[in-house]
Amino acid sequence: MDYHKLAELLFPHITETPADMEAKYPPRKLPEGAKVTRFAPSPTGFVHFGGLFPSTVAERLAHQSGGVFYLRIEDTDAKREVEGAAQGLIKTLATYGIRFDEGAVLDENGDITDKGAYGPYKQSMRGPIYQTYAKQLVMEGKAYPCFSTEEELDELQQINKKEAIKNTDWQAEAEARRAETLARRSITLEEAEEHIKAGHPFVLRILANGDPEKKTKFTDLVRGALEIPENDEDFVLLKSDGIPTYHFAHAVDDHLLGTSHVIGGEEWLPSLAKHIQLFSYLGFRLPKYMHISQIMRLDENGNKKKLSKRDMGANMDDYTGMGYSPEAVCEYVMTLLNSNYEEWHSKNADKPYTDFPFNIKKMSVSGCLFDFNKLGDVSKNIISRMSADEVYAKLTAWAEKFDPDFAAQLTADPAYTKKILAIGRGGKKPRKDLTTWLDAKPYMGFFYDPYYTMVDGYPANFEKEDIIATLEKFLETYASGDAMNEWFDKIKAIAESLGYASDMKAYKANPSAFRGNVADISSFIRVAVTGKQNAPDLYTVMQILGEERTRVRIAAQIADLK
RNA sequence: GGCCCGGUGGUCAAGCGGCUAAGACACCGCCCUUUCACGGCGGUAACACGGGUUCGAUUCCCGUCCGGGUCACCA
Repeated sequence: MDYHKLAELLFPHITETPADMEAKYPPRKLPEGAKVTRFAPSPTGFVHFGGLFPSTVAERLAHQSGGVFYLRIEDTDAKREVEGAAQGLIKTLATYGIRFDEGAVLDENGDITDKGAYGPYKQSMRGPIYQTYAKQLVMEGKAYPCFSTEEELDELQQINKKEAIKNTDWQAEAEARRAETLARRSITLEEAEEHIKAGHPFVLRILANGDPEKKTKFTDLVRGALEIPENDEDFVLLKSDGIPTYHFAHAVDDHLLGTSHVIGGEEWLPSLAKHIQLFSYLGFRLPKYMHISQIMRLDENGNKKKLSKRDMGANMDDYTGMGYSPEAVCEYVMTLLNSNYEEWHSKNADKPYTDFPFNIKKMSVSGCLFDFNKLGDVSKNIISRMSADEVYAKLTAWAEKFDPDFAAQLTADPAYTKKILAIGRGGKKPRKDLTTWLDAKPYMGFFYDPYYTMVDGYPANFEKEDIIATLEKFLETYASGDAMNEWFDKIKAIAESLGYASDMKAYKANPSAFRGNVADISSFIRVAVTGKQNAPDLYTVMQILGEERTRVRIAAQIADLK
């Protein structure tokens, strides 16, 4: 077989050589130890939690080492591409603090454009580059054309499709594949010429020379020593539209763009054999690989499953709607990614997570379950550490988007809202009332008249009359100028006058001697003023609400109860 | 089914041949407290199983079992 002739036949339009490409994409000049990483999503939808994971690692590793982190759009599958997905991806990533030094970026019109010297960063625009290397492989007898149509292939592979897999005769299937491969490889130059003349499309396949019985030793940066069987599958390099498959694009691009560390989910592990072979065929140095464990969820049978598109928490765009701030999500990701993050964080509470020395060695090799409890805890702590001003800014920004009505209330009187948000905040041990922004309305809504309603109702074991009597007495003595002690002394006095214990110890010693205790009295007033049994410190609540509104609410309650 | 990767409490996890097997979240109890929360104290709960190697295995090796991934002109 005259491989040169075949190569010319297949790629007549390619006149450049790999050497020309190397000249266009010279090695990067970076300091020793600087890592070059990338995030390479295919624009088929939203950013998935399982995608934020590796991209966070990639971003940290690059920026922590003074390297380069770039975004490459893997739009090699036109069929699956979703309009506007790439733009969405970039925006979402940005909200999670994933910033790229280079690659596909948004211009002022929101369109995708290139930034950096190694572009284009959209693979669909790099066709000739891949074809240059493809031509080279053909010339070296390492790749060959396959003119089978997709339909023929489908038929042949039907037994290999997922559903059929379980019930197949594996022996026979394997033999069929082998025979098929042999038949494909036996194509002659003359046959190829005829096909080309007839205008038949073709895919380019690698001529695999591996023996799966033989294993290659391989070191994965997170998983350690691995044994990879050699590849014997003639997988597709170029699709019939001349665009590469992931495997080929990965080899060419990561070589040309100087990627030092390839970071991906462990679902990529099985295709490593292909990549090792391809890099070797191409004469490229293999980058370092890290395969990150996947995020799982529990299915209805209690089994772990990879967190997929439909699952709660999968779409990164959902978190803001659920009231989680990006910081919380990022920090949660860090706790999953590096087991010693939490320890570091407790010692460096005031520092951003980007100051944390991210360590590959501390990454887990076993997959983990997504845990909303933990995310909630992280989120709660973050919010508790914020100043009232900060909470105000973030909460109102959130509400403007997701609850405009609430936002209008919050911003009508900023000083008032900030007073509310300042409750229990700022000390060494701040209150942790808000897990997400979604909690804000139920927690503090009663401060705003439109949201003031009876959510809880009064304690069940008291009569209406008890409550009315308490409220009436309270109105008689209440004065908003009272200091906290005076205010509470008055409540105690009411308790006593009505036959309730003002002293909790006395009450506990002999409960039957009293109608109730001062806590009950407080709770009547609390419910009347806030509509809820759980609220921040009542005295403070009244101070913020002001005497007039406090009185109006209590009076209304009395009228209501009567 | 082949191949690959995993397996410490409910969850995330320290551990790297010798420990009463950390910690965090969740859960439970007590204390503090005019409610709730916060906080403090305490508690329940784990090395999948069977063989080796070793004076000694959670730790090293093998097997079993279990879980996950993957087997496209998708990435």
